[in-house]
Amino acid sequence: MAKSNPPFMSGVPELLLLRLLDNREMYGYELVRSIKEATGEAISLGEGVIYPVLHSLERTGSLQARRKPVGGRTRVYYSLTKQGRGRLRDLQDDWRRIQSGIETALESPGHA
Amino acid sequence: MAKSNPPFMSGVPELLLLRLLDNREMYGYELVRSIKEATGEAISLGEGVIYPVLHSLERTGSLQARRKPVGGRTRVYYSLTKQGRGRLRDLQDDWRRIQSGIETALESPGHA
DNA sequence: AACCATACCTCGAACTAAAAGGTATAACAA
DNA sequence: TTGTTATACCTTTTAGTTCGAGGTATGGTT
Repeated sequence: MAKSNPPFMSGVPELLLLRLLDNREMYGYELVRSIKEATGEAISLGEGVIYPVLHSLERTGSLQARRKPVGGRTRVYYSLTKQGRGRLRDLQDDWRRIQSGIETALESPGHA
Repeated sequence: MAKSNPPFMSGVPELLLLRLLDNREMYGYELVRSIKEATGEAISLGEGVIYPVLHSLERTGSLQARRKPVGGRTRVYYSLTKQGRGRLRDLQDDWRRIQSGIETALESPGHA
């Protein structure tokens, strides 16, 4: 019972998070809105997606968390580790590969 | 308990199938190899993905099936219906939207 | 006091894709 | 003739992701 590979396009939420955090550290609630904004409303990922991914990225060493109290509330700021930057490059490459694969398929012979 | 929307990038296998069938009618086994080829090996979808999607597209009226005996075996050829061509346009638009959304996010301020 | 926005989090249901298995014919090689 | 490989269809099982709704808590606004 060989372990099944992840679905071929499942790295996108992870990619978007890492890309945003490559600019500056941010906290979860902020990232939820930033993704929507940065993609021009094209993609909207809820908290139920973001938080688990952040935790998983922290567990696997791509992100580093820092709790920071701000006006009575506590925010958890995330920043990229060195490993995280490598992971970002990998995911970016994966994305370009499949993106251009699809592009090729869509453009072939008979386009409208 | 409202029904959950489909995942934000789930239309791709369907899109690729419809796009290939917009050129000419093809059968399932052929489509499996064609997708791999047309995407420059970037995407490889197995029969366990292709056949169910074909059946679903036929059920919902986007595809039309025609059984055709060829050299002792029987092939099921699929072709686009008018509705299928509309569906193809919609999925293409969806794809462009999210593709350029991601593009935008990846390009923003500090690219390498 | 009621309400909304912020800010964190988790869980269950729904859905998708991956992999493997199942049937059957034809063609080729040992 | 037996075995293997390729064609061609299909389903089922399993694994993984995403969605949506929920739950807690603080602070500001009406």
